[in-house]
Amino acid sequence: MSAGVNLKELAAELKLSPSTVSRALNDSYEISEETKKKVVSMAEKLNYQPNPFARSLRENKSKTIAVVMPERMSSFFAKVIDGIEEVTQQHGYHLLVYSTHEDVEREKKIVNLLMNGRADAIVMSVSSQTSDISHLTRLHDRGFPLVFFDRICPDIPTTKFITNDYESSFEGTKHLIQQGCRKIAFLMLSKELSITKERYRGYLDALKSAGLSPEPSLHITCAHEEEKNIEAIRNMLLSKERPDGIVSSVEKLALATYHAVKRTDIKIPEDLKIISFFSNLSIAGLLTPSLTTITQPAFSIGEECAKMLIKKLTKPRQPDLPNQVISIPSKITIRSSTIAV
Amino acid sequence: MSAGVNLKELAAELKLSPSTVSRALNDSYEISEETKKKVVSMAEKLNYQPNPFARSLRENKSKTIAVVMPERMSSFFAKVIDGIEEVTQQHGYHLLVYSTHEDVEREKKIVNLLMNGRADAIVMSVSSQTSDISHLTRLHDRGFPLVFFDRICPDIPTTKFITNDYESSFEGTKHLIQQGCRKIAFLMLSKELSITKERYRGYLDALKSAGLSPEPSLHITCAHEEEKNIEAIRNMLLSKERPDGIVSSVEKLALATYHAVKRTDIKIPEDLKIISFFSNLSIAGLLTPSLTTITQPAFSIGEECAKMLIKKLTKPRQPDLPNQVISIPSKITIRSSTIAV
DNA sequence: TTGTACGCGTTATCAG
DNA sequence: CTGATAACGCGTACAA
Repeated sequence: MSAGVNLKELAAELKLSPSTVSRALNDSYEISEETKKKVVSMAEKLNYQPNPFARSLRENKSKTIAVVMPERMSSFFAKVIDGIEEVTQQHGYHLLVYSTHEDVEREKKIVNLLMNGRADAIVMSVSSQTSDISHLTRLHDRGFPLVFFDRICPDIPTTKFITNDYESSFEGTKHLIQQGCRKIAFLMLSKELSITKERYRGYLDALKSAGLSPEPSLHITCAHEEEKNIEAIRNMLLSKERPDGIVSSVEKLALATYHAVKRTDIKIPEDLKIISFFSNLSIAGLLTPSLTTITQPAFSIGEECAKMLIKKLTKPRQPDLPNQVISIPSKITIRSSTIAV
Repeated sequence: MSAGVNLKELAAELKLSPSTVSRALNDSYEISEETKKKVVSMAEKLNYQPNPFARSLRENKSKTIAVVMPERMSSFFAKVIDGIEEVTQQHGYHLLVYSTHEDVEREKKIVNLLMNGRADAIVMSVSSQTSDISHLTRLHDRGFPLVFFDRICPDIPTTKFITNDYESSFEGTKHLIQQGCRKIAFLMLSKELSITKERYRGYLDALKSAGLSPEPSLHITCAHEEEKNIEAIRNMLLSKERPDGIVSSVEKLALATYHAVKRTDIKIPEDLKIISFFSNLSIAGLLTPSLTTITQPAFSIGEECAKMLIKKLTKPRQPDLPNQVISIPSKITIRSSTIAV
């Protein structure tokens, strides 16, 4: 099909044995400089490319890392992958990328497929449906290198990368309160998710420390279709208990809120202030009014995941990935959507 | 590390030879139903997973497709990949994904790495810098299955998937003219790109058929940093030759235009109308005013690319990918940014 | 119906 | 310094 020559043919051309050629190409100390030169130049001339599968079979590693995440159409995940790729590419690693589309069954299938060694490690952010984590436990129990980011599994003892969810949610909520909000809604993906729990906790604690009490009807969980989310938010905005502030724990629901507001007479920030965890800064600035964001360090999170794995995979006798949560802080950028008027 | 048992161990457990087990698992006609049952159930019990590299080495195929594209932070490319994955996953194929970041050098490196057989085929959209296409020619000349989408290489005789660039650009420009525009600007990525050329041609022909003449100072090429694009567009908007309409041949520059307009007193659509090739419909509706779009069928494009390749890869003696351009039409959605007032 | 032997392309071990 | 040989795990032609 595609390839040029293989090792044996290259060796024949050079009138050397395959093993000598292999060593020369791998820059072994036991080969003379002279033959190394000859071998390398002939390899280039004949465009020799080592067969990755033969090598993987022999060495029992694939030089490949798998990324499993809930969706692609999100600037957060896109940036994380960019960060991962930036690091892995420098080390000659390849990236298999999978989207679960927020579906646990798909997530399980993908994870099970990856257990056969096709990838040397997995970087993962779980689906919003994931509550049974047996597929992930099994993976980890077998010693498969696994790191989580953003939507983590606290119960699996490995390294996880997150942003300071609790604190930034607390600060974001506090900011709304300082701007005069008294009835603050909270928008979330599923309640199962680690990020939801932490961000919710931050929100609740901020309310509490201001003497405000949470109102259950103002806590909205994400549905599958965008349209349903928009309508749910709109209904909330028009209800008796209507909020004067919103904390959105996820990008998608902030956009849904803007859509919902468009369908009412409500004005941001006059009648309603909103802050959201968000990664697409260009869009945040273009929304009308521009959106106050809790900006997650997506690219850095990706880089850190990759660095951690590369260290584990390239150093010979590396210990297991430590059971720790590494937090990279978000930054709140105040724009028009929360300005008191 | 990770795996369970291998074929030999599984065979030993069953007191059968590896070949029998192999055949049983591959549902060979020469194995009795009875032993098949036994083998399969034991395989499940011991969680047998065939080693993908041994198999790839043996069969000389990887069950992997590579996707090479210019950037990840674009709803267009994200949707295309979703479409590709939808099809490939059903056929048990895996996806290696690479971003060139619009850098030819990176593109070359990636393509060269892929020549060693790590992937069975490549789906590709070239970088805006790509003018020397020798790396791609070489790939194709070796018989490597390759399809292009969106940003194609016309000179490489293989299958390409695009949208009806010329026609939709023509129609989009015509729409602006009908709404009263007389001085229409054209925003593009690099002039080298296939999509630029086609969309530009459609734009020019629409002007011509309305008796309008193009104004070179209104043709803007994309720079690398977003900020530069914004400033370039702003300067144009404030110049003597200022346009009353804009055709943006790419999503990114439509957003830059909105940013630029924010920095002036210009009003859309009163003083300036804008239409853009665009894929993120949710965002298009949220911009103020909402953006009239030429909506590219990104997901379908991805699906079609994948179907074409799967057919080529799975049918035994499939002919080469035909040298043809397959066009899937875009749809113009008129929103506020082009409403005459 | 099942088992034996070989090869896919590498790299590592052991001789020379 | 270099060459012969075995092994990674699988699938298949050939034998029984």
